[in-house]
Amino acid sequence: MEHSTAYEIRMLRAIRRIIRAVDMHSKKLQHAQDITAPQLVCLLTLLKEGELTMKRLSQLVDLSPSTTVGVVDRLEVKALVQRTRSTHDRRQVFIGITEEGKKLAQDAPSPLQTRLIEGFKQMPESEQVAMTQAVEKLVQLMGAGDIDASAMLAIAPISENNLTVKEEHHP
Amino acid sequence: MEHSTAYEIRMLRAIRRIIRAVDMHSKKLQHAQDITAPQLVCLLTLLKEGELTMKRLSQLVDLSPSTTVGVVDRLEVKALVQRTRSTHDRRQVFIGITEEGKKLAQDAPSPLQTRLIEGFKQMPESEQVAMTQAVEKLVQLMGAGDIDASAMLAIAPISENNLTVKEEHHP
DNA sequence: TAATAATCATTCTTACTCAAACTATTGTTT
DNA sequence: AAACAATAGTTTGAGTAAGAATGATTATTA
Repeated sequence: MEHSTAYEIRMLRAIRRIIRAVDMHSKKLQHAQDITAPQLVCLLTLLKEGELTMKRLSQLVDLSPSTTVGVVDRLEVKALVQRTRSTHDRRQVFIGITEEGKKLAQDAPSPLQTRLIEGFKQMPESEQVAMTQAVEKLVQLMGAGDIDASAMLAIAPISENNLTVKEEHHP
Repeated sequence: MEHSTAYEIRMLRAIRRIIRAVDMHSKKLQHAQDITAPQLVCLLTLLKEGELTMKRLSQLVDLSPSTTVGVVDRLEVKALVQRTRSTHDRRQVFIGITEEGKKLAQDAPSPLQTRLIEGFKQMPESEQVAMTQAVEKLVQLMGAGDIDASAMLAIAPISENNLTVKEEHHP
């Protein structure tokens, strides 16, 4: 730590606060709607994509398989999703959203905080871009997985001080 | 979700990945050094600030008191910190770092990933500034800056109605 | 002074998170 | 076909996280 720059420390603190804010929002969601953010993200993914295997779902929501099992368990208890064992490959299990799940998913609040969304929309688009890129660059620096290439292509450079995103590796 | 902008979705995904990367790095730390990121952050705070009460520590590390108790418990079991009940106010407990704790804290790796730090240092300072500011702005938008002011956002469903940005709020 | 309120640390409960170990099934090699 | 490896899902263990409830103590008020 003794060689840390001031920016590193600020960054660390900022990240902690983001994590905490996300968690607290999830808890609030749970209280108000009886569903947590990870559960909602899974549900919305199933709504959009249809039936999925456990592995595929866990990839799409950026959670490990073991974590996803627990989330799906809780959704299943609430009858928002259902599991069906595949007949072709009996190792696989398809997870599908139920009618009740669809209903909930359709008028559920966003897993992102309303306040963030509001604030985000009020920013000029150039700032939205810059901010998104900054956070995505952070993800890249952390080695937290590859951002969709398509998403990166969609953005054109905006100003001279926008963040240069190096094309690192990428299979 | 159907009215979310592309940037919102990317932001959500980026945040999830950051959280996951931080967690995975913490697990890696635990495996290699027998200490986790939250534990290390607490330890470093105690090294820097000296004896602290539970409440003060939890504020400094951005964790709730109940969470901090558990972290301190684990540090105490490893004899890296010690608790002393205050004599003036017997409700308070002072948490101090031990010699062993100091030793570990001094040559422990950063709670932030090396890869992130390296990458960060290689960026021109203008980019470091821009990135830090962007992330801090995100924190601000989330309302994660003033956690004490329990004026956390109310949860509103996302639908046509409230996605149209009305001018109504503010500070 | 006695009752009440506020504060601090803690415990309890629920949920999330991962890696590692485990079970069942399918695929490949010999 | 038997042995082996690979894959899919799950269970287990440890840690993180917050809120609600609790116990002890201090401060305030009637």
